[in-house]
Amino acid sequence: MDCGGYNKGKVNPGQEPKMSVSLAVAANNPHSAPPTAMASMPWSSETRDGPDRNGVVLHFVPERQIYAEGDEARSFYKVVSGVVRTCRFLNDGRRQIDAFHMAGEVFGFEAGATHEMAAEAVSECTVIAYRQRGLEAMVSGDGRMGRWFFSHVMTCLTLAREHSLLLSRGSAAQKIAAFLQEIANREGNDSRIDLPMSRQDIADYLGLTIETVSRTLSQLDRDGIIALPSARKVVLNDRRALRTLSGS
Amino acid sequence: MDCGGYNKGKVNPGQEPKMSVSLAVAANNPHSAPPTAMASMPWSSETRDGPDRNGVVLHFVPERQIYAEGDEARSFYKVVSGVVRTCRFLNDGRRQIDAFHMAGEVFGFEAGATHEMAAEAVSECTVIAYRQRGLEAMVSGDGRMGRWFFSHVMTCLTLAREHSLLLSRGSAAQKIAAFLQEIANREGNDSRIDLPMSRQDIADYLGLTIETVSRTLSQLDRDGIIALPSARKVVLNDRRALRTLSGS
DNA sequence: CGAATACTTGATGAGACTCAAGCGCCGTGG
DNA sequence: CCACGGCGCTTGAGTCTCATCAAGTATTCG
Repeated sequence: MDCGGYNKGKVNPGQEPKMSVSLAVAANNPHSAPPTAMASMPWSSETRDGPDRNGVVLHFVPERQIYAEGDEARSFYKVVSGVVRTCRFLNDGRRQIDAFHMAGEVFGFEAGATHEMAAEAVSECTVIAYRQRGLEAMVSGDGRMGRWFFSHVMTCLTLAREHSLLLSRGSAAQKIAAFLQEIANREGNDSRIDLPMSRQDIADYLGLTIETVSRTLSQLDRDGIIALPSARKVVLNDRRALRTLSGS
Repeated sequence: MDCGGYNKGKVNPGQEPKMSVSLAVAANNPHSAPPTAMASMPWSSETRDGPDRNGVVLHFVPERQIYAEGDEARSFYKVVSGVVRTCRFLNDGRRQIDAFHMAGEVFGFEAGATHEMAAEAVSECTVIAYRQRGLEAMVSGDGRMGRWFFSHVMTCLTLAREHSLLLSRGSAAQKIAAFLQEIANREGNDSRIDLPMSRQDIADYLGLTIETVSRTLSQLDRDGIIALPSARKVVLNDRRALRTLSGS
């Protein structure tokens, strides 16, 4: 790959999706209940009444594209297990990852007719697809759904602004520190983190290069703030120091 | 100011607002009709039925705070004339400007009980304040309002993501080029731009320093891509070059 | 075991930040 | 009318962080 590994998501371009399809019977999957406050999608509290009905379960292998930027937005999705990334490709070849979506979270929800971003499987993962019914149906109708969608979008907005803040934050160390805490919160606030994504993914999420991500993690390790038992495992030894670094 | 000019927004901290208040009679102000596509807040098309009724007109002098981060979100606002910025202050003293709001645009709309950001007058400006009626009233009720609010929030989300992209974009020149085009679009797509905001504002919006903003503008001037008849006026001589720079 | 892939580490350079000084505009006051 | 000071903006010199280029190591999978 001569483009610096940025297009890892574009695997098997001409190939049909490798995914199995089955009708969902609204399995109230334990994974759908986010363990902590950070997984603050209001989904969990309304799962029984929400769009768990009539969904289609899909499986994706790592790096598999779920939909592309510009695709017709026929569905939105809920993550059952695994991790999904939503991202855009800039015309200079860079990739910008907008968000990582973990179990229980919803992505791919659009106001317009097409998806503004691409969605790709980060790890082996299972999602449920729901038919988009358009803005009309969202807002009017029951009112319950309307409230949920509205709340969902407002949460997305808050998260997007949080991400902006992260991107504008000065140093690589600050970004990495903030990122680690974000992941820790979303994984249940344990000090022992499993990173589901590659260094490249982290880099594209934080607006850094893969080398800087690696170096910064190594430095935090040397400083004793974190430990790296393996590449994809991180132990947060000194969360106070991390908080200070990231600017609380 | 020993904090590098970052807290310019916090003027007259202990002082009462210098603003005149009067009841709005839903003046269908010509300024409220955004001239181009970029001013894409769906307000304009529904102004007559939207919250122009029952608003309170407020005037603010430049740098005057309209509300602070964490203030109770009793109202949201529509800009009648002038420019407003919404921003956050980081605990390291930096300021992050989330957005500039021009005539006809709405800001300060929150799902929660408090404002997530502060709002400040960039220039002399007039806004109309509307009582927040809570999520319930937004969504249910007429349905017309619901659609509007929903659409509004989705637009905000798209803009926030666009801003993320801008922040993650590599070079200062790219950021400045993109910024100039954004302003041009919102001011009516003329090649002659009036910048309502200071260099510091631009810097805090783009995640740069005031010196880099100034230097980059000077460089674009020297390259003949823009002209700077005065500090707050910019002429876009070569919009094709600008587009190329910013990455289309 | 070998090859591919992911990650780490090193050396170097470009670009942005920092500190510092100078310029230009504008309002104030003599 | 001009002198002065304040403020916003510009410009310069030096430093430092991060991107780039280039190996080298570890891990996984056939």
